[in-house]
Amino acid sequence: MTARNTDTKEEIIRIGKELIKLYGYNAFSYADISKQLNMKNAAVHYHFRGKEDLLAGILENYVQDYATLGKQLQSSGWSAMQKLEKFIERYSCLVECNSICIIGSVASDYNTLPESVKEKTAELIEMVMSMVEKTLQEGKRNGEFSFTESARTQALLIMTNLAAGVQLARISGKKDYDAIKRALIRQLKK
Amino acid sequence: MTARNTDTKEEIIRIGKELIKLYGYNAFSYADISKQLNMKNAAVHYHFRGKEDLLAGILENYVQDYATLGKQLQSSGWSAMQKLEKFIERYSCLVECNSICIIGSVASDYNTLPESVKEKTAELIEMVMSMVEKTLQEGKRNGEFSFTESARTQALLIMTNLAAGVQLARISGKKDYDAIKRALIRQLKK
DNA sequence: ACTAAAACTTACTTATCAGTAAGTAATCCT
DNA sequence: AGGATTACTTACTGATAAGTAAGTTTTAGT
Repeated sequence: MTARNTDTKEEIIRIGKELIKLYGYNAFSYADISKQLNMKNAAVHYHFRGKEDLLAGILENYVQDYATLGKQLQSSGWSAMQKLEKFIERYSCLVECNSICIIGSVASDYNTLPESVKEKTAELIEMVMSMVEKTLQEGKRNGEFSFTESARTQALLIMTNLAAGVQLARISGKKDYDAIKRALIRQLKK
Repeated sequence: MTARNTDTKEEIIRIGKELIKLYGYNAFSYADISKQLNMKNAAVHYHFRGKEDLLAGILENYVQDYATLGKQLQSSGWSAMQKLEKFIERYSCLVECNSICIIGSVASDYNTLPESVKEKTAELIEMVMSMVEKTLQEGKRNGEFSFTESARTQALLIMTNLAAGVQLARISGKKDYDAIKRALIRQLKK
């Protein structure tokens, strides 16, 4: 009847990613997704048997996404600061569209998540963490960055600043996030 | 019939606080609370007309709680570091019982919260923020702390480290939280 | 052109949610 | 002692959730 969309599955993931960052895992339904696609909720079940399969798909998509970013940074020739700024930019975009970091979102709902996806969550975090850690290490080696903690700990500090920064920005506004962002960069340069 | 409990309302808030820190606002029900009290869900509705009234009550309880802590710190004669450690201790306890900070919890669900409680959320944050800010200011004045950012910004950095730190700890473990905590204190002393 | 698989819709089920109205039992006030 | 208030229970309602079975249309391969 109407035109068929051959990549409905990808669209579902795209919408699911949006919803989970806007409202969280427990606050969106298959109906929310199917409505946006002008379909029935059973259509979503066709592509993802259950909600946990969808979440697994979304997390896997993020893993792929960060793998791509990682390769992109590696072959970019950019300075460590430019790489880090590319990473931070992602969080600034989240603030712009009233969303929060996927990691913060799943972490908040973690105790209600099905066991099957908990490991994938840890995998995603480790991936992001090691990306930041490597960039910090590189920046320290070539004199761009200066910090006294281990690269791992410094990465933790930055990650938590950003993750909670976007959460806070929802409530107390963009200004607080911007202050965090500026302080973060300033301290690394010092 | 059975013994009547005169402070059911406080018990409801106590259980509500636990549930919201464990699972989030959208992932607990009146039934979860009433079961723990061996009552019917209508009993909870008797004390709190709707879920948003309960959330307002919970947030108000936190405001009172932090007001008490504030006064306690003010009249304690403690050093700024001791005051800050008292504050940090609260977050360490959260990690211990697999919970997250109330602020992070409501921030994650913020876009799904009823309008009536959004302002109370902002009020709670401002209260906690100014408490930390004052303690930092005091510590800087008397030479206990050393930091280059404004006290407000430094408070933001610490708050976000802690809030996201407890979230992260759920997934990647207590070790990461401890590293954050140690780094935080070390940097202030430097 | 025929067939099989893919991509759906229709129509439903079961469970759980927040919320409510009416009734009951205990307690307090006078 | 009597009446009102407090603190519930009983017994619902309507909405929405995830999920499913069976049927239908579309597309792709041969």
